[in-house]
Amino acid sequence: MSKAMEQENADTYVSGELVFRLFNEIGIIAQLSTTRFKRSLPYGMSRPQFSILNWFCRVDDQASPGRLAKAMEVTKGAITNSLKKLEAKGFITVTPDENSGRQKVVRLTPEGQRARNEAIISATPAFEQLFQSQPAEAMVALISELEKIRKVLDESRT
Amino acid sequence: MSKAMEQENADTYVSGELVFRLFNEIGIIAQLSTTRFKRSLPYGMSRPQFSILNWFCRVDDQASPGRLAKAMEVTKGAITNSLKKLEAKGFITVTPDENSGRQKVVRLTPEGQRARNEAIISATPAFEQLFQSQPAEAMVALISELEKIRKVLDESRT
DNA sequence: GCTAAACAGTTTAAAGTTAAACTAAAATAA
DNA sequence: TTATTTTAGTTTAACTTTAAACTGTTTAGC
Repeated sequence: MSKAMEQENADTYVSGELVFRLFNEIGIIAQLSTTRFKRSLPYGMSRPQFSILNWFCRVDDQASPGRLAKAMEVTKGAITNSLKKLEAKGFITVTPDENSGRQKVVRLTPEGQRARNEAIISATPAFEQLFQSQPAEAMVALISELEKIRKVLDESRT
Repeated sequence: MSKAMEQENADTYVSGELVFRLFNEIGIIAQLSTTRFKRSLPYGMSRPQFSILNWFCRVDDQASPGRLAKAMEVTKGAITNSLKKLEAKGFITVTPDENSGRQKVVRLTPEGQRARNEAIISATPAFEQLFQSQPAEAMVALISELEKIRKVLDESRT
C-alpha cells in the first residue's frame, strides 16, 4: 500500500492499518531501546523497578501500591514483588496509611531519587548515535506528538 | 525544563534528556497499547507469537530460529518455545534446512497468514478513538519519523 | 585429514508476571 | 448494630523469559 493511497483513503480499514503500523513501530522501538536500557541500569535494577522510581519523579511524590499497579499496567502481585525489591535497596519507603488500615503509602527516598538520576545518566551513552542522527527540534516535535497519543490511550483505559 | 531551553541548548546533557524522554514516551505507549492489543488477540495467541507471524508478513517469507531470535531481541530459548506453540496451531512450519544440518527453516502457513490478518482486524476497534483523534496525515508523518529511529537502533545493535 | 573452535538449537534452573484464591479492613445497608 | 459487599494488598500455581549448560554440526587451523 502506497503512502498516497493511505492519505487519500482515510476510511476505517486504512486508518486501522495506519494505527496498527504506528503501534508496530512503537512496539519494535520499545523493544530495542528497552534491551539497551536494561543492560545499562545500575544497582541490579530491573526496568519495572526503574519505571516505578521514574514515576515518582514524573507524576507524584507518593502513592499506594494499587495506584502504582494501575499506572504501570501490571497486576497488584507484580507491584508487591517490585516494591519489596526497591524497599530492600532503600530506594522507597512503604508505610501504613494513617487514613486507611488496608492501604499503604509508598514514597521515594533521596537514595531512590539519586538512583533514578544515575540510571538516566548511565543509559545516555547507549543512545548517543541516536541524537547524532536526529536534530533536537525534530526530537522535541516527535515527543510532543507521542505525548498526545499517550494521553488519548491513558484517558480511555478500560 | 522548557522547550525553548531544549532547542537552544543541544549539548550532550540536554540531548541525553531528550532521548530519554523520547524512549520514556515510547515505552509507556508500547505498554498501554500492548495491554489492549493482547486482550483482542484471537486463537489464544500471545504477543510474541503474533510478532513472529507479523515479521514474516513484513520482512521475509522464511527464516531460521536464530534469525527470528535476533529480530525479536529475545533469547534462542524463547524462540524455541514460541515456535513450538505456533507450530502446534498450524501457523508455521519448521523443517530441517537442506543446506545445513544444524539449522532449521521456519515458514508461515496460509493459516498463519490468515491468523495474522484476523489479529489485526480484531485489534482495530480497541484503537478506534485514537484515529478519530488524529488526522491520517499526522499519523503517516509520525510513522515515518519512527521508522527512521527504528532503523538507527536496528543498525547499531551490539 | 584431524583436532579445536565456533555455531545452531534445545533444555534447565532461576526469576518475573499473571490470574485467581485468600486475608483483612472499610463501606453499605438492613 | 450487624451482616453483606467491596476494596487493598499478599500469596500461590501456571506460564514465560533469561542465562547458562548441553548436544550435535560445521568451519578453521594445523
